[in-house]
Amino acid sequence: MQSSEVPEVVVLRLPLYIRALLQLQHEGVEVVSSHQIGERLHMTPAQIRKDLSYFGKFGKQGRGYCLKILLDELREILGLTEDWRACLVGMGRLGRAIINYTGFAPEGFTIVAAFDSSDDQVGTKVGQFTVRPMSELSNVVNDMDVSIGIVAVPSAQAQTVISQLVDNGIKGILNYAPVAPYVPEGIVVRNIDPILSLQSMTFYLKDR
Amino acid sequence: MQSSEVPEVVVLRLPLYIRALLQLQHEGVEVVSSHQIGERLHMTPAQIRKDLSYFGKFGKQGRGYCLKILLDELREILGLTEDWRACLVGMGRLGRAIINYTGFAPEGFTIVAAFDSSDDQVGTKVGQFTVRPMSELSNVVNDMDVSIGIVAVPSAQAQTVISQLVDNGIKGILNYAPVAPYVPEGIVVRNIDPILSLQSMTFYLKDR
DNA sequence: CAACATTTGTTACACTATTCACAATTCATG
DNA sequence: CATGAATTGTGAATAGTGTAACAAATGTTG
Repeated sequence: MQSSEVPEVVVLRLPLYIRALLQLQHEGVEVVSSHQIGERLHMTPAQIRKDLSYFGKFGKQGRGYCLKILLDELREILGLTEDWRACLVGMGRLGRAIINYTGFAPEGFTIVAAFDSSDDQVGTKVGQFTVRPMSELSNVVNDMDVSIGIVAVPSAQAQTVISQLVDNGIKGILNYAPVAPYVPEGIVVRNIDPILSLQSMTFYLKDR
Repeated sequence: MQSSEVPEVVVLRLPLYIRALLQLQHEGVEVVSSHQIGERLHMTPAQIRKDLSYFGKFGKQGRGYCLKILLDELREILGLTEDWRACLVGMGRLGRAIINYTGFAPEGFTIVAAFDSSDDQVGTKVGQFTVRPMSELSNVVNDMDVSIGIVAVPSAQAQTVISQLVDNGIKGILNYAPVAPYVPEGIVVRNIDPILSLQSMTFYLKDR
């Protein structure tokens, strides 16, 4: 409904607001102002109010926002009240680190299957998972209602794997491979790429 | 010199251009057009030319760019001709995964020391590194000419660790902790945060 | 060597995003 | 209950980014 009107930059900031609110909640705050949130995130209060205004009116003039209500609204807006299932492709070092990462589950993201294209890996046990061959992708996506694919394969294979995921009905890709993947319209990609981050950082570090 | 005039969005894209050029070089291309680069990265040729124009004139009308020269220029602009030394703080699961990651070194980023604030960790061997106590930070940063700090501690400790790093002369932070750290003017932070990526992704996945 | 197809660098324009500023409202306080 | 301090939501102003368009230059081809 709103998806097409709300700027993507705004959507990208909403999770930050959730973070800040959780932090404040943890500190016992119940009513919060845009100024307080902005302080946590080093942003202007105006930007926060403007961002929120794309979705409705959640505050009270002269008072601020009821923290709990705002938090729930934001979660609702982002679709974080549902539970999201993901599959992981690529069981090398990185894939193993990801599958053992305990940070996804508490946020409502569950990895439900692990894949690898190499015969050496398929059938082995990694944690609670038995590594599956790519041929099982289609069945798993459908039977287990998986909507997110996490890609942790070498860059040479990344595009192929991503295309396979998309062909089998995956709607979102969390890509750890250092490539700019092509995906059809409507598929959402998020890249995790520390090398890019470092390479743009050095521009500001050099000559001092 | 240019730092203040060049928009940050432009700097953030330069590493992508390097990537695309490396790919094309690998395929034997020697002369490349903005159109070809744009194709790889799903960007308009105009944007690429505009971005490059902030730094100079690297192409030939009617012909394009000599790939090798453009690649070298971009590396020079970003400061990637130097070698960069980093220290890692936090030797939990994530820290161990990072220290074993083989992707940094080929790009000119070398981890030269590993730290942890817990006495249990200090002194243990992780790969080639002996985990150091935070008290050695100052000496290591100075003696080993470390300019980048990689932070892989729990979020509760992240701000403290980042402040320590900055106080000891670190100029850039690659932060894996899910927080929006405060740093003084002039310190560069890059956050790696898969949870944020997923939380903004679901906005576009819900209701379908 | 003339005509043509390419492609750059750049200027002008269109679009997007952020900040400002203020009326409207809320609540606390004397 | 009147005054004043705080804070929202928003329209207008400002700032920033991306795209289109084109002159100038290059190389190719008949």
